[in-house]
Parts: sequence; C-alpha cells; structure tokens
Amino acid sequence: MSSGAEPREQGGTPTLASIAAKVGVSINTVSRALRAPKTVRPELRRQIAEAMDELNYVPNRLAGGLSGTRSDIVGVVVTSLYYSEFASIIDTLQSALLKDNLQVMLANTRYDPDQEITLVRSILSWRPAAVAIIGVDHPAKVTELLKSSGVPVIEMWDVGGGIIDSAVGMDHEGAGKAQAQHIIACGYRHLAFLGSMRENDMRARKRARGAASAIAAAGLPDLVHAVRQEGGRPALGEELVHELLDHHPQIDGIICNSDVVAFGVLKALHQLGRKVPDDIGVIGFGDSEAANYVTPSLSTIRPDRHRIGELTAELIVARINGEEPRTDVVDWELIARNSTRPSRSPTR
Amino acid sequence: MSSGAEPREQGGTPTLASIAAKVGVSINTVSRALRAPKTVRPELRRQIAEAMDELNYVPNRLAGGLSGTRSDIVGVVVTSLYYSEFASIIDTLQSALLKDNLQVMLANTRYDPDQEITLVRSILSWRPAAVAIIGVDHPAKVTELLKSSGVPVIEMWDVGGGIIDSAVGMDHEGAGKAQAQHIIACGYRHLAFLGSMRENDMRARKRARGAASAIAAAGLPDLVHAVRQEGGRPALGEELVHELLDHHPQIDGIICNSDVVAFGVLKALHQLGRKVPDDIGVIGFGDSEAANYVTPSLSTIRPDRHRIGELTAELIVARINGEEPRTDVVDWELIARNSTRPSRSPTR
DNA sequence: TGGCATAAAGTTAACGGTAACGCAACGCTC
DNA sequence: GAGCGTTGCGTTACCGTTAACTTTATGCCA
Repeated sequence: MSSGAEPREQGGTPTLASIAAKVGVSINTVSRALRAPKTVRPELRRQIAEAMDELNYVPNRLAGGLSGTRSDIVGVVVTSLYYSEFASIIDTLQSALLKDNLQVMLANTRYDPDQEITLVRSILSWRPAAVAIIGVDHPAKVTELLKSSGVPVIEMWDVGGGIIDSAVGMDHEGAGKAQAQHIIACGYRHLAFLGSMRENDMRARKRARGAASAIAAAGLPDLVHAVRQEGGRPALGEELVHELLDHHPQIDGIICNSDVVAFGVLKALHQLGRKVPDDIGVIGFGDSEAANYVTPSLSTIRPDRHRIGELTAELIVARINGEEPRTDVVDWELIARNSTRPSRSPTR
Repeated sequence: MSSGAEPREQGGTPTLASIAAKVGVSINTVSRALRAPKTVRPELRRQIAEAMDELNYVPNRLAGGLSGTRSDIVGVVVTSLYYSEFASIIDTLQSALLKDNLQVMLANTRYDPDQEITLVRSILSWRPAAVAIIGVDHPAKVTELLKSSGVPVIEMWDVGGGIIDSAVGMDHEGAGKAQAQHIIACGYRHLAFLGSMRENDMRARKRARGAASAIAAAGLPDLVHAVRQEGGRPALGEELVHELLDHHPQIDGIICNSDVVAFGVLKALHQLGRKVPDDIGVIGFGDSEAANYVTPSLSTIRPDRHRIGELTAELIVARINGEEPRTDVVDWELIARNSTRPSRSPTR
C-alpha cells in the first residue's frame, strides 16, 4: 500500500527457483521432489509441495521437454472435424492417452494436402513423442518429414499400401464391397455410388472401388457415380439424388458415401414419391447416431471408431516404449435396417 | 567413407547449429534468417533456406517458446467431443487460428471437474498464449489457476456470471425460455424437460431454468423433469419417454436437452402410437445435421456455433495483441419444423 | 580522407528445466 | 574404528533458440 509496486514476484509465474528459494533448498532438489520423490526426505517433500501449492506453481513443460528428451505431446492430424467423422476417434484417443500423461495437439487439414504439409511441419516443431494421422495416403513431403523426424507415426482409419510406421484402421475397399454385396443380395440391380468425394479422400475412393468390383463380380450394370468435391451434408444428398435420377431413372439402389448424405437421399426420395425400400434401396456408411432414427431407418456400415481410438493409443504408448511397429486391422459391421429389404425379390 | 562413422550428424534431428555449420555462419544469423529475414543478405538467406530444405530442418518450438516469451499454443478445453456438440466449434476455431500460426492443444474433460483441474494445469504447463474453455462455471481451482497464470482466457458457449477474462457464448437461459414459449404458443400445456443433465452441465440447467420460468409466467402446471446423469444418446430419449409417460400421462409437450435425445423421443412416441405434433409436441436443442431429416422433422434451437468459433479466434488474437477483455453474446435461432404445430388450438 | 550513420554479421547471456556427477553424513559390518 | 554402501542434497553442464549487445564492413558526405 505504502511503497507502491515493489519489483518483487520477479516478473510473473513462479519457477522451480521460486520454490527452491522459498523452501531454502537447491533447484534440483525441487525438481527431484517432482521427478523422483523417493530421493527426497518426506518432510522436505511436504514443504516443497506446500510451497508449490501456495505459489500455484505450474511446471514449464517447454523447458522440461527441451532438457529431457521427451515432450509428452502427441500430434493428431485429422482431415475433418465438422461432420464429426473423426470426433469420436479423437475423443477415445485423448482419454486413453491421458493415463500416460500425453497431451493431444490437434490439427485439421480439411482434406487440403498443402495444409497437411504445413500442419505436420508445425506439429513436428513441437517435438512430439508420437504422431497420429488420418489416412495412409499423404503428400510425399509429409511422408518424408515424418520419416526423417524419427518419431513414431500411427496412421489411422485406413490401412494398406506403404505404411510409414504403424497403422490402425479398417479395410475400406472391403467395406465398399460389402455395401454393394448387401444391396445386391436384397435384389437391387441398378446401383449408384453417391456422395462427397474430395480429391484427397482416398477412403471414399477405395469404398467406391470395392463396390464396383462386387458389382462386376455379380455381372450387373456398371456402378453409376454421383459425387461431388465437397463435404458431405444431407443437402448434398438431396441435390445429387435429383441429378442422379434425372439422368439414370433406372437406378434402384444407392450406395452412399456417408450417413449424413444418406439422410438427404432418403428425404429426397420420399418427396419424389419413390418408396424406400420397396422401389429403391439405400445404404449409408458410418452408422451415425441418427441412422436408426430417420425414416426409414438406415442400413449402413458401422466402423469400430472406438476401437480405432483405443488401439491407436495403445500403439502410441507401445511405440514410445520401444516396441515394434505394427498394423492393426479393426472390424466393421454391416447394420441392416429398413432402408434395404433383405427379402426383396429380383425385379427382372 | 574411409574413416568409418565420424561423429558428425551429432545424434539426430538437425538444429540451427547444423545449418549454421553447413552454410558457414553463426547460429544467430540462421535464426535471424527465419525471424527477421530483412536483416540477412538475400544471397545468404537463399543458402540458408537451401540448407534447411536439404537437412529437413524443423525448428524446435520448445526451445523457441522457452527463449522467446510466446509459445503459440492455444489450449482448448471442451467438456465433450463424442456427441459432436463442440466439434464444429473446434473446427472453426482451429482453422481461424491457423492464420496466426497458433496451434491448438486439445483437452476433453468429459464433464468431470477433477479432470478439468488436471487438464487445465496440464495445458498451462505448456505456457499457452491463450486458453479457450467451454463454460463459465468451473471448479474454484481452475479459476484460480487460470487467473494466476496471467494468460488470456476465453470462455465459450455460455456467458454470464463471473467471467474470468473474456467470453463468447449464448444466453442459455433465454434459449430455454424460448423453447418453452414456442411450445406454449403452439398450444401445448403440460410440459416436460427431458434429456441428459450431468451435474456439471450448467448450460443444461440454465435452459431448464429458463423453460421453467416461461411456464410459470404463462401460469401453466410445473415443468416435469425427466433427466439423467449421463451423456445424451437417442436411446436415452427412448427410455426417458417411457418413464415420463408412465408417471405423467398428461404430458403433451417435451422440451429436449439436445437433438440426439429428441431423435429417440420421436421414435418412442411413434411406437407408443402418440402422434407428433398432433397429440404431443417435441422441441430439441442444437440443430444437429439430422434434425431436418427425421420424421417428423424436429423443431429446435440453432446456436451459431460457427460464429462462436470465429469470434473466439478473433478474441484470442485480440487479447494476445493486448486488446481489452470483452464478452460477446452470439445469437441463436428458433427453427420451427414439424415436431411442433404452430396452429394447434388449446386442448383445454 | 576523416567522421559517422547504417547494414550485416558475430558474441554472450538468458529461458526453466533435467541428468550426471560429487560429496558429506550416516549406519552397518567385522 | 576403519572401510564401505546408502541416503540426501548441492554443483555443474547442457537442451536449442531468441534477444540484447558488440563488432566489423560499407557507403556517403563534408
């Protein structure tokens, strides 16, 4: 009050030195009290803990990371967040990593390969303990950066092809094939693949390829594509259905690239007076929360997102601890609901 | 080649020193080439850039952050990810921050206050340039930590009460009131509030309070609560509707705490043979992607999540640049669809 | 041609920790 | 009571980068 602002509290946030000074020990003893508590006398440890609490001490992990060799950051690179495609993977991953005191640093490329390069570089500059990244198809520079960094890299969601280090994902081509096989088994014959297909969404391409191969194997007419280079929204499904049926009125089975797009498809078909599943069958991908609650309920593929997140976390920890790289393939499940009818007899 | 493995390439990742040695300048010159390019001769700059590219140099931001005063990390603390409540906010926020070279570090408390303390401490230990956090109601320790850290804090999603520093959010009590007023205006009289209400979800409580006050103002019977301390899933809506109508068969209007819960409510009502919106009205909250695609389409409240993300990013940059703290309130919109009927005449 | 601003580099000292090493005090064994 | 392993703490040397100075070269004008 009297002498105004003394220059004490020498700047701002307390450091180990502040604690050390307060307790009357060396800096290192304080560090040890945190890092290796058994090497410090219990009474002293108590005093140190008390001082830390009083000063609201928060360790500086920038310094810790610089000094030690590990930084306890896990970089997570996804291609989208908005349509919650990967939100649940991140959710599981983050919670699982917490147990090992690993912090998630997030980056979202929005399917832009240039962004991916920038963001990977940016994440590497934090010297992460590991990097988890969506997809197995990356710009060459990304692969190069990740490889030369030497940090463990877990590629998520997809598998196959040239894995950088380790991978946890599902077989998208197989899933696409299963979509087609199911809809064929239900008796639909003139199939289309519909939805968002951004240039760098290799998973969507693989599913479309899988579907096409199943159709070829069944000797049916070629798969018709109705896709656009933008994010999957229900409204996109509505638009594409109109286009599709204008040009290909014979279509009686629609394989959607995602559930949200399928929602729009179902609505548009209803408005057009096309009965699902009687006149036309629809299958989605993703098993979104609402898939069982639209009318008719949506048949779809359920990827085990939870398991992907969990396994990724496990794998990250394993790799940090020096275990060998590996690739885990997780299952998906075909969920047959009312938008496809198993008992439908062939139309021909 | 001849003398075998020289100790050069001294371990692993290249540093400024590696570049400096390669080009034949001092470390600081290399640093300046990045930090203040105009102070370095163009020709030299070119050589340095070349060397960096060749060695795949990635700056060490741990060191940079420790030395300089800023760390370019923005800590983002959310209460949930799985049900994508906040995924789109993060999406917008992250993209907007990218322009200013700010990196998002993510933490998810899952509505656990102890986790919140742990995670905030953990994030502060990275000396972030700013922290964005969901909600304005935090454990005392969180508030204390954030305040004493001195970093700009933006509280998102909610506003009102004791703001730590700055806030961007909407008026949840007002939104709850609007839900009730809408459903009352449609002629429904016996109202219930239904959904997930975790102990620390203050926003849900505020909306319920707002609804209750609107009902009191209209002189209607008290709001019936059908809530549970777990995450909002469609199945929860189904379960709660059964419980609710068992005990309160007179209910003719259901205010849901979230759209996903409302999806289950609509399905259960259909199975019970209760017609929506004729016998009973339902309104959701959130305007999820699927709200317009369930049957009947769901009336709901649409918070401007995009704007919240955008404004938060703006505010973060402003605060980092020394501008004053402030609180921005964003709008929400009532979206009337087919699950409530505007023209319904009073039942009494 | 000396004086002096300016540009372009080099030197030095942090930043806040961690890890390796050193050393005193203590208790134990024989 | 000398020898020796423990325990508990202090010293010192980095980690890679930035910022504040200092130095050296360069050009311009009187």
